Amino acid sequence: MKQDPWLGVRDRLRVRGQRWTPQRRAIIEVLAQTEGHVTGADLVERCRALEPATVPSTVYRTLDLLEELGLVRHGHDAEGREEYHILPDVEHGHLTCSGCGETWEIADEEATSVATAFAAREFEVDLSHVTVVGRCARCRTREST
Amino acid sequence: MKQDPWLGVRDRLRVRGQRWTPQRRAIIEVLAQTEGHVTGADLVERCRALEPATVPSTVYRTLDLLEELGLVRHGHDAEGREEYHILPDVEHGHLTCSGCGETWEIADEEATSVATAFAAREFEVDLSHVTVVGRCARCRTREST
DNA sequence: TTAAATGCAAAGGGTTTGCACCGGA
DNA sequence: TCCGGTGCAAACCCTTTGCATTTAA
Repeated sequence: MKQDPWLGVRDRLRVRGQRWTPQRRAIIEVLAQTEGHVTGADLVERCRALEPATVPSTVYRTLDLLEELGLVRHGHDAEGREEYHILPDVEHGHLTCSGCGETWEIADEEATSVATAFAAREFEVDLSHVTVVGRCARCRTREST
Repeated sequence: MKQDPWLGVRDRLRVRGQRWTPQRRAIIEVLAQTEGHVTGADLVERCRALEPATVPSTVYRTLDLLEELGLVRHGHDAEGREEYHILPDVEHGHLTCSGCGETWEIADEEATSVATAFAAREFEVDLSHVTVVGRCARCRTREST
């Protein structure tokens, strides 16, 4: 069992001379109950559900801040939107099916294979930033019928 | 030596009841002398260099058309822009260094490794759509100095 | 008190769309 | 002629920015 990484945020901010505001609390609350990843736009929407007054700029600015703190990391999804990966201690990429649009996390062994593929040219893959598009088993079956 | 895939375009369009216009000719000319990939915005710019009157909507509409014809295929680059891969018969993905921004094509063997990584779950990777971000050898060396 | 954070509104990229006009076939 | 294509301008989506105002510390 691992310590909740969101717990220390308040103090980590204070140390940096930064503030703990209601808005940041709300955004972090939403992030804490989200696992895996969210796009910026998604997060804005979810925050608005919780607190209708939420404004995009604050959300994005907070995400930048959290990225500095190492709590999220961003990449881009298959559609090109900002995609924030939560809890980088379990960094992972994604698989997106172009047929049904579903997404899955890339497993550790899979990630290792990907990283290994480019080891020869000494390229270090940023696993949290990888999004692989293709067709999932289900869609392939449906198509070949 | 392989037949130039752009040669038949005019006829393929005619067959579909579609037209061969100066604009399409220009766009194809630019594509023919580009290898690998271009983002939509890049292509617009290059076309404008050749023919200043080029307008984005026509370029994008033509790209859609060429994608239907199977002559290009689009994915998204590391920044989330539309990225068109030319000549799908040599489909490939890309490697982008987050340090220097340079990009390279993913080689066949590398692509195979990536595809293989997800074979177990019967996910068929769309190689032309893959963009892997990380740090290149040069940047890594520089950083560790 | 006072710098940091917010809200708002506007700008910004890249891409898409509606529509009247143009021009290949 | 006639339908497909074009140009233009406006719309769009998501994200970022400037600035006056609020607020945590």
